[in-house]
Amino acid sequence: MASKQGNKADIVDVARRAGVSISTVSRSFNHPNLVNLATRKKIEKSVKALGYIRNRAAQAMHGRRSGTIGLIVPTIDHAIFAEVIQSFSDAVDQAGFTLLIASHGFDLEREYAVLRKFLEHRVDGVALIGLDHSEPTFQLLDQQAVPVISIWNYEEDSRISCVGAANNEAGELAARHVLDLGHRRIALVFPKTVGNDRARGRLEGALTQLRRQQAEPPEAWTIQAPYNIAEAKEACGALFDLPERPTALLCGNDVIAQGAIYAAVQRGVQVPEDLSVLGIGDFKGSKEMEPPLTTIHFPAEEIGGLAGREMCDLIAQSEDLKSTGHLVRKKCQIRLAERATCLPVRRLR
Amino acid sequence: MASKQGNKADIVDVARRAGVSISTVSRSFNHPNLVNLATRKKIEKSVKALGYIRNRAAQAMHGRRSGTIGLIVPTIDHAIFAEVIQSFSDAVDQAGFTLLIASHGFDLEREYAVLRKFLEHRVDGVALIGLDHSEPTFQLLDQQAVPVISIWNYEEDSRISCVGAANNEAGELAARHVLDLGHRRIALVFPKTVGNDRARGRLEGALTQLRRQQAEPPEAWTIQAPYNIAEAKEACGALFDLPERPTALLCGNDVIAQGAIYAAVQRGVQVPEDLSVLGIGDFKGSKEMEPPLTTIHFPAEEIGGLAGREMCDLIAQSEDLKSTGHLVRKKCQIRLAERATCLPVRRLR
DNA sequence: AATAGTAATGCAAACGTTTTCATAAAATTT
DNA sequence: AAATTTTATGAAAACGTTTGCATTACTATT
Repeated sequence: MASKQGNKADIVDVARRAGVSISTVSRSFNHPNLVNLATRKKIEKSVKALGYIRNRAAQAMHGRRSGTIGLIVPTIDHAIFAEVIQSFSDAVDQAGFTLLIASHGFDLEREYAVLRKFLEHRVDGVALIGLDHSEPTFQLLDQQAVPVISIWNYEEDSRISCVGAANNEAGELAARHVLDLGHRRIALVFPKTVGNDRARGRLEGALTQLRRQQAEPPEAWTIQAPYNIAEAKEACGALFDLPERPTALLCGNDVIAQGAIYAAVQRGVQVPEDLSVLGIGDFKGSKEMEPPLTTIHFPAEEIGGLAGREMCDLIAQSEDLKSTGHLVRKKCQIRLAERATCLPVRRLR
Repeated sequence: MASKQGNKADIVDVARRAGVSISTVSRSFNHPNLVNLATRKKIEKSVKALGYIRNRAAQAMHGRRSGTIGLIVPTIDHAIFAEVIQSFSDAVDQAGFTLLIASHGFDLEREYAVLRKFLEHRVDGVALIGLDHSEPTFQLLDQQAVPVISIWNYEEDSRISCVGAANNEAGELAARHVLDLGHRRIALVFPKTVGNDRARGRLEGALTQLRRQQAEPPEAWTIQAPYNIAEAKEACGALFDLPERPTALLCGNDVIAQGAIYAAVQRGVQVPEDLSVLGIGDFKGSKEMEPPLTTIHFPAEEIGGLAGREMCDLIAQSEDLKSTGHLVRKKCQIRLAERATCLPVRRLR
C-alpha cells in the first residue's frame, strides 16, 4: 500500500492519502490546535489505514529531545537494584520517557563505555547508581552537559546531583543500635569496599560509631563476604568457628545477614538468643524471613521514584537554556526496622 | 570551539578541523579500510579534540539499524525476571545493541502502548515475556514486521518465536515427583492464572498428572496466592488450619513455597517430616534456604542468554531481505532440583 | 609510453521529520 | 465594501548522517 518498497508508511504517504501536505500532518501531531478539526480527522484516518508510526529518530534530529533516559546500573539482578530500577522506570515512564538500561557488572570502564553508547543515542538524561565513577566518566558528563543524576547515595559534596540515603548514617545507626542493646563484642561482615562506595560508607559509619564507644572489633572479627547468600554463609561459618564468638553481628547488607543466620542455624547457634544479627537495606523478603530480620530500612522505592521525577525536572530545566547548572541533592531518610534478630546482650554465660 | 552555538560538535566540525570532507569522516567510522591511515589519524585527533560523539539518531534515519532492542516485561522487580533480564541484556550488549526496557505491570493494554513507543524509537527487535498478549499487540508486531521473540515460555504452536521452558511440563514434573514419593493427599497453591500463562500452564500440567493418578485435590485444597511471601504465608496458613491436612504441597513458584514453609514453621508443622513442599522456578536463594527448597529448576540465565542471541540472529536475518519469515522455537530443559523439603509419604500417623 | 586498474577522496542526493516564512481564505472590524 | 486580523495550509530549508557516483592521483600492466 505504501509507496516505498520498504513497505513502512511514511509521513509523506500519510499526507498523500489524506490529501494534505506533510507540514500539516506534522503539525497535527505536534500542535494539533493549529490544524482544522476536519483535516485532523482525515489525517488520523490515513494514519490508521496505513499503520503509520512516527519516527522519533527523525524528530530527535531536530534538536528535539529524543525522549529517552539512560540508566546505568552495576547489575539488574540484585533485589536491591531491581526495586530501585522499577520505581525509577515507573516515574520516567509516567513523564513519557523511554528508558534505556545497561549494566556494567561493577566495572567502571564498562560504565564509561555504556555512557558513551547512551550519548550516541542522544539520551536526554543519564542516571547512575552511586557516586563512585571514573574520572573520564565525570569529564564526559561534564563536557556533554547532559542532565545527570546519581541514585542511591546521598553526599552533601557530591560532584553530581544525587538522590539517596547516607550510607555512613546507615552504618552509624546500625552500630548505635547494637551498642544501645549493650553489645560490646561486635563483629562486622561487609562486602568488598573497593569500587563500592555504598559498602564503604556503611563500614566507615559503623566503625566510627564503634570506636566512639571503644568497641572496635579485633581484626579477626572484621570479615569480608560477597553479595551472595551461599558465600556469605560460608564466610560467617568460619567466624563462628573461632574460639571467641561475638555477641552481635553487623552485616553490610541483608543478603549477608541472611547468610549469617543460616550459618548460625547450621551450627546450632540461636538467633537472637545467642547472637544478635543486624542487616542493612531491608530487602524485599527480609520482613518475612524466620525470624524476621532486624535491619536498617532503605526506602528504595521512594529513592527510585524521587530520582525519576528529579531527572525529568533536570531535563526540563536544561531546556530553558538558562541552565543555572546548580546541583540538586535530596536525602532520603533511613530508619531502624526493629524486628526479631536482635536482643539486648546477656551477661556472659 | 565548535561552530554551532549548541556547542556540541558535529561531523561537519570534525571534518573542518581535520581538513577533509564529511564523507571521509563518515567513512572512517563506518568503513575504515576505505580511508587512508594518515587521514584516519587526523580525523581521530579531531574527534578527540572536539569531544565529538556520533549521532545514532541521524544514522538510524538512513534505514540503518537503530542499534536498539526493546524488552517489555511485566515487572523488573521480581527475582525471576531480574535474572532473565540480566542475561538477556548481557547477550544483546555483547552484540553491540542498546537495550530499551519497559514494564507494564501485567497490564496488556500498557504492553501495547509500550510496544508502540518502542516502534516509534525504531527498535531493531522486540522481546516480550510469555506468550499471552493482546490481539492488537500481535497485529502491530505482524504489520510492522519487526523481529520479535518471546522469552520464558515454550509452546510448539506459539504465534511468535519463543525461547523458554514448557510450563505444563514443569507442573507435570512437580506432580510426578510428589506422586512418586507416595503422596496422594496433595494440595495446590498457585497464583492467579488469568493473564498469566506461566501459572496457567503449570497448574494445568500438575492437574493433568494428578488426575491421571486419581489424586486430584478437593476444592478446598486448591488455593490461590499472590506473588508475595507475606500473602502466600497467610493463604497457606488458612490451608493448614483446615481439619484435614495434605501431606504434600505443590506450589506455583518458589516464593509461594517459601511463604508456605514460613506458615508451616509458625504453626509447628515440620517440613519435610509432616509436610512435603515443592516449589517451581528455583529462584536465586532457594538453594540456600533452610531447609533448602526442593523445586523445579528453570534455567533462567540460559533462557535469557539464548533469547538474546536468538534475537540478534533474527535481526541479522531480517536484514537479508529474504526473511523466510519462519518462526524459531527453542525449548530449554527444566529439571527437578531435589533438595530438602520433600520426603516420601509416611503411613498415617 | 599508453592503458587499465586501484585507492583515496569529495560532491550531492538521500533519509523522515520539524519549523519558519509566505500565502490564501475566512472572519472580523471599520 | 475596504481594511485588518485570524485561521489554515503549503513550500522549502533545515537537522546530522550515509552512500552512490564522479574525480583525481597513483600503481601496475601491457
